[in-house]
Order: sequence, then structure tokens, then C-alpha cells
Amino acid sequence: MSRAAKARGGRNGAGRPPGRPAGDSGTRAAIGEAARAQFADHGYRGATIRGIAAAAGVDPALVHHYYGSKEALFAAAMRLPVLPSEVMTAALTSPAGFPGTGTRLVAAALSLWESDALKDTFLGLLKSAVTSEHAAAMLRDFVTDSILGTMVKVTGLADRVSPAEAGYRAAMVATQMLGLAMTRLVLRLPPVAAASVEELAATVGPSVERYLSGEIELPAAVAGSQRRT
Amino acid sequence: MSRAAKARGGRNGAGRPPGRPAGDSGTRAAIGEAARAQFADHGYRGATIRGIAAAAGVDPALVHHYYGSKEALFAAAMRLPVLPSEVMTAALTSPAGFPGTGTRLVAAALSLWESDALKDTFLGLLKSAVTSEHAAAMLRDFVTDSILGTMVKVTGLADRVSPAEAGYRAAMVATQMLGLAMTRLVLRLPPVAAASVEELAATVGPSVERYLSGEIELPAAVAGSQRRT
DNA sequence: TGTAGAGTTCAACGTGTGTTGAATTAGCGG
DNA sequence: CCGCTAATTCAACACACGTTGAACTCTACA
Repeated sequence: MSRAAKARGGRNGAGRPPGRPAGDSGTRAAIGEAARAQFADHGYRGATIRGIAAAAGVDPALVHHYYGSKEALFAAAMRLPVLPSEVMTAALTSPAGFPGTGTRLVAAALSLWESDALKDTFLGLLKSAVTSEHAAAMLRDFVTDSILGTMVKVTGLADRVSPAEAGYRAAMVATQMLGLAMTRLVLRLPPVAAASVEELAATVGPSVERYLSGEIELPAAVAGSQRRT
Repeated sequence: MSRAAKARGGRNGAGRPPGRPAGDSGTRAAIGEAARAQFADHGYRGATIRGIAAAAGVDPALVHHYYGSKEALFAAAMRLPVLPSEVMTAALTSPAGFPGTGTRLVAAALSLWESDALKDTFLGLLKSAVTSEHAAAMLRDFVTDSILGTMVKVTGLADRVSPAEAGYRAAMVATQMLGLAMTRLVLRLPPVAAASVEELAATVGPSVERYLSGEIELPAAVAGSQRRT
């Protein structure tokens, strides 16, 4: 038998003569999208190049052709399509005052990482962080810079307290927010998964607010670094 | 060269004639311990049978001989050596009242899952939950039954509010606690990782207490299930 | 028309994985 | 002293992985 007469697959899929069907099909982008989805589903280790290629309807070798290596693909796929800090800032500054900074913060974060733009990226980061030190560093940076940094600025925390205290308070916020993400997106604890963004924001918000500006006991190490108001 | 003259490894390690050196060496237990440590370090997917065997100083085939399969080994390794509910109950009931239920709860949980008895088990569960649905179910059950169930009973939550509300409040607690575990043990965010158990308990405790008995807004679905006091 | 290059496929390599089966030895009950 | 059984090792299988290199076909431009 010759090698002619093959069935057409999803994108290219099953046997089709090599060659160039058209100038710049969206293959590269398709691979990126598939990668994001796979990383979100299975984490860095669990996602496979072959699986990603299959999901994109493409030969595994193409993935390497475009991205070079799995790690590079991960880095590229996790590069954020929008700047979270901007989204957060916008969500936080527009309705000034009401209904409480903490509540607005939780609502903003929640809908941010459940938005189509960031969903897979964030979940991928979250799921990969536990296995890959590389991903953990990415998530840590993401949390520290984009989220916490913005938050500290937007809420004016930086002006009111010492840097050490701001860092500690922000970390406490991270504690609550990451837990929310974990139970809602990964573990899917029924009460948390079922609630709406607004409901969660309403009940969790005040706790966050307490970390931001409420009275909390500081560890000796951070309390000593500067007198506070 | 013949195959004689080999160096002695950790347990048995490198070449040593097969056979039975002594009745019931603690090999089976050693494998279990090594497994727990490896699962805690790398998660379910990241940990390998060969790695576990090496850590236990044992031939990989022995692992299967004793446990049958990787999944069975995981299940066996994650079986809790102590009942968390008992530990929690003890920690919560002895110094009644002071310094606040939430604070004591956080302190108890924190030192529970950082105890030698549970450390690896808990971390293993946490790291595997994001990749393996099996492990996620285990962690969910662990959180739901042992921690939240106990908590609801000990704090008297069950007597004061409807089951639906108790479930929601407990889930919010889980949100905060899991986030604490995540940032401290997995992500190791500096401020959280550096603080002592008491310090964390002091700052996080009141938030937890708020979820337990404070005034919070309930989702419509749970508020409607029964009139509350 | 020719040639450079992009898009794509295929086949294979080397490595690491979970798992299996046979072989070997030591202790223990008869 | 003889088997039986438990403890252990070794060698191998089948598979999946990331990665590589060569081939092929089309488009674009000179």
C-alpha cells in the first residue's frame, strides 16, 4: 500500500502530507492556548508535550519547533495576557469607598482569576507551584508583585505603616486569598464552589479588611522595625 | 571482574546476596516512611517508586512486593497515624475560653500539621491534591470530616445554627486555614514562613473566630434553609 | 523560473517510569 | 534434617516521556 488516502483530523491530526497549506495558520497560537489549558488541568509535570500537541491537533515536533522546550513553553504560556495590577487598580479605585475596600478587593481578585483572560494561567500556576520550584517562584512573584504590591499601593497601606508591617499585613491577605482560590478552584469545597463572587466577597471581605487596616497583633520582628501611628 | 566485593549501602543498598537476613526487619515500615517523605516533597506524580525505594535503601521490586502498586502505597502512606480530631479536640477543650476559640484553633491546627506525626502526610496530601483527583478527594474528606467536623462540634456551632449555615461557616474557616498552610508550607511566603505559630495564631485567629461566630452575610441559598437566632 | 524559507510530518533515540517474574537465601515448624 | 515460606535481588518488559533530525511541500520573492 502506498501512503496516500488519509483521513483529515481536527486541525491537521492524522496523516496528511507535510508541507505548507497556508501562510501563518494560527498554529503557534493554538499550541499556546492548548498548553495553557493542559497546564491548568494537570500542572507542569502532569501536562505532556504530546498531550498538548494532540489538543492543538498538531504534531509534537511542532511544539518544539515553535517553543524549543517544555520549560520555555510553560514560561511562554504563563506570561500574562493582561496586567493584573491594572485590572485590580481599576476595580479598586472606581467605586471609591463603598462597600469596603476588603470586599471590593476580594470581588476584584475573584472575578479577575475567573475571567477568561486569566483563568487557565492562574490555575496552571497554582497547580504547578506545588510540583515545580520554577512555577512556585513564578506564583510567588505574581502574588508578591502584581497583587500584593498593587494592593499596598492602592489601599494606601504603604503610607500608613512601616514597610515591614505592610509586608506582613499583605501576606496575611495573601493567606486568605490563596486559600479562597485553593478551596474554590482546586479543591472545590461545595459551599465555597457554589457561592457567587458577590456572596464570597461579602463574607470574606471584612476579614481581608481587618488584615489591611484593622487592629492586629504583629510579630515582634516586624513590630520592632518602626514605630507606627 | 567478578561480582564480589561490594560496598554496603544505607539499609541494604548496593549488591548483597538475596535471601533473608533476619525475621521481619523494619523494611515495610521504612518503605512507608520513605514514601510519605517523597510524596510530601514531590507530590503523587513527582514521587517515583524508584526514588522511594532508594530513600528506603531497598530494591524497587520490594515496594511492589509489599504494597502492590503506587496508588496503594500512596493510600497506605497517607493513612493517618493519629486521629486529628482527637488532637484538635484535646487542644481546644483544655484551656476553656482563653485566648479565644479562633486563636486556639489556628494554633492547634498549625502545630498539628507541623508535628512530626502528621507533617509529611499533610504536605503529601496538599501537594498531591492539585494533580491527582484521588488525592484531592482524600484531602477534601480530611478537611471536611476530621477538621471541620470536629470544629463544628467542639465550638458548639452545630447547636447554634442550621446545618447549612454551619457548613458554610466551617468552609470559610477552611478557606483561611488552607491558605495559611499553602502560603506557609508550600509557597513559603517569607512573612508567613518566618512567623511563629503563636504569632500567626494571634493575627489570624480573630478572622477565624469571625467566621465561626461573628456576624457574616450568608448566601441566599444557606440563609433560607432555616431561621437563625 | 528558481531558490530560500516557513510550516509540517515522520521516525527514531535515549531515558525514566510502573510493574512483573524468576531466582536466591535465610529462618522456622515439623 | 527437610521443606515451607518470607525477604530480598536482579533482569527485563512495555510504555510514555522530552527531544532531535531529516524529509517534504508549499508560499513568497527575486
